[in-house]
Amino acid sequence: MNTQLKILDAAQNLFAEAGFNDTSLRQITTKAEVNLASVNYHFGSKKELIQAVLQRYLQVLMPRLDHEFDQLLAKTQPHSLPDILAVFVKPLLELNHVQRKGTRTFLQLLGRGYTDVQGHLRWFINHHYGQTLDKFVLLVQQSCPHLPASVLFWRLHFSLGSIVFTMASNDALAEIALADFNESVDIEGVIARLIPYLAAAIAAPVLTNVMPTGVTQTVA
Amino acid sequence: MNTQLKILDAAQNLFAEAGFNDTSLRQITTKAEVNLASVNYHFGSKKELIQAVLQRYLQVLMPRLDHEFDQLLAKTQPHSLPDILAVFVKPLLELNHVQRKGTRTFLQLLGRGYTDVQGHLRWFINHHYGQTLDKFVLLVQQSCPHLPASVLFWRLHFSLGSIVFTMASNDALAEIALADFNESVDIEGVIARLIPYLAAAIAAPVLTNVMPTGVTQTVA
DNA sequence: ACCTGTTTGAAATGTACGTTTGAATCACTG
DNA sequence: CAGTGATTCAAACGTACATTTCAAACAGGT
Repeated sequence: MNTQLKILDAAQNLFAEAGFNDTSLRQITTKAEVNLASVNYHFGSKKELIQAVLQRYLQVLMPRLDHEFDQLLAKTQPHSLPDILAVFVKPLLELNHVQRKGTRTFLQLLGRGYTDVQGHLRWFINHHYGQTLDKFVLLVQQSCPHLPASVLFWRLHFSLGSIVFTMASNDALAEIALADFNESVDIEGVIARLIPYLAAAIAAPVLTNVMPTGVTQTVA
Repeated sequence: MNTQLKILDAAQNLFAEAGFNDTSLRQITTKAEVNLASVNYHFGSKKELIQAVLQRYLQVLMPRLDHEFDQLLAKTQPHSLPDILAVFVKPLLELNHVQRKGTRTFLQLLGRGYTDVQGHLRWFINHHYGQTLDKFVLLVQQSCPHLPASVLFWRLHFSLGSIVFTMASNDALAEIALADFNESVDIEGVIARLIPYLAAAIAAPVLTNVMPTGVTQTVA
């Protein structure tokens, strides 16, 4: 079997479980049963290995998302927020065809990427797939014309937080859910639970006075 | 000035900015202008220093939250979700009296703690302050009797994700908001934006069919 | 001023990391 | 089958880390 693939497969799983910084090249090459030096030989550095791991998923996912957004933009608008969010489901779940447990792994990696190395992944995705993300934002804007752009900005990032945090700690949460409610929830279950939550959250009315009395409010 | 305090102050700021794993004792002791060995002398280990940093805030915050929850539980119920969530605001902002920029620092630390070292902080808080959290969950349950306990569980964790992720990347987000919308948002501004978002999200109706056709849904 | 326990200091220890090196091995072509 | 470029391998390198050590400095009480 190809050394590069062995490394990528071992790396993605370890990265997803423990994060990028807490996974050493020695752990990766041991699990992959390849020589330590082969990472630097094939990928150049650990940083580039991380990028390669993420790119393997992003280059499949993002074009499909782009296509879905285009289809939605071609139809008469506005679309409902749950409909727009549901667009993510199929491309995400198709990652399971790319790799076993691909959806779960990718979302965990996304969570790690956004929290482990501050700002790096955000910049990377924005730089490479900014146009696709813009289409999504446009759809949401058309769906929620009552929301100022800045409110939408914050709410979309709150939503990103729900997603990546949930995915980063997905295993722990699934364990608790199993223990406390005897309920086994897989990645599709989590997504199905997220969508109505996020749809309601993003479209929430903008309250003007949520702060308790005595607290000066400084929102522009 | 007290060495312990110098260490705690330097550590909390570096931890909040870069995370626990990416902050070395050498950085901390250099910034605190104390000897490297003093961390182990005063706190025993880096792990215990992390706990001490978090405890300094938690031991102030949690009893106050507990008291607020008791007051709400003593009144006639149910309370509205924004009211329940607003209970967090005053105790959180009072952390600014404990330390300069205390609220911001604490919330960033919370974000780091939940994402950096998987599961550790969750266990710690549950173990030490589980009773207080139970009171909060009870209030939310009474406010949303239509929501099954397991749905509430997931939604509260989604919410936790929004909060800690936002706080962990608060600086980056604030920068973008300033650049894109010429809008400077401080920690109070973020909280004010979070509350209506979370209130709507947690209370969202439970949709039964959000998944696209062809996707088998496995929610219990 | 002297003892005593506490705190600080500079230096060293041992471990783990990412990366580099150069020889050995492989895979393929002429 | 000789030769050549790609790949693998064991070993080493340099760096950074948390932690330990032990002597020096300090503080307060008698």
